[in-house]
Amino acid sequence: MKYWLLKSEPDVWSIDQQEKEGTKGATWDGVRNYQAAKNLKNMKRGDQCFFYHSNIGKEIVGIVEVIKEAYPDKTDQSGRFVAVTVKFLKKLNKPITLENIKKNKELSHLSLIKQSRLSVMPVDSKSWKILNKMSKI
DNA sequence: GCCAACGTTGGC
DNA sequence: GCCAACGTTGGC
Repeated sequence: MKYWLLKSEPDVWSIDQQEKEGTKGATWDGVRNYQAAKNLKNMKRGDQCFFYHSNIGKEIVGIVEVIKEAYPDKTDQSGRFVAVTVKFLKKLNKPITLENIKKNKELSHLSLIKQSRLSVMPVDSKSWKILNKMSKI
């Protein structure tokens, strides 16, 4: 199983909205960046993703699971981009702020920090574990 | 609200 | 195919 991080502006789509969709999940569409799209295509059913709130909050707030692998994004006229479906798994006991992620040297390689504009990115399993630990403290 | 970083577009 | 101009994202 692989791990990812999905960014969303809570104004547009938040973890609370995701939670309301429950087990049927919600479409993660609107990605218009090739690198992010490539990552979407690499997602497999059962993969887990951190849900990050950009701009407002700037913190990881929960975890969602991929329940449908990449398919054409209906909102994309050109047909070049894809969407996936993710379902709500849980909210973190304590959100992990970007500030705290930056403070941890072991996480300094994450795309979240290095490529602030990328909205869909992989998270290696070691970092996943570290972040989960941080969410419990 | 500003601006750095960076992706995209379009003229050549 | 290069690169200047422009647009967007997202942290601050």
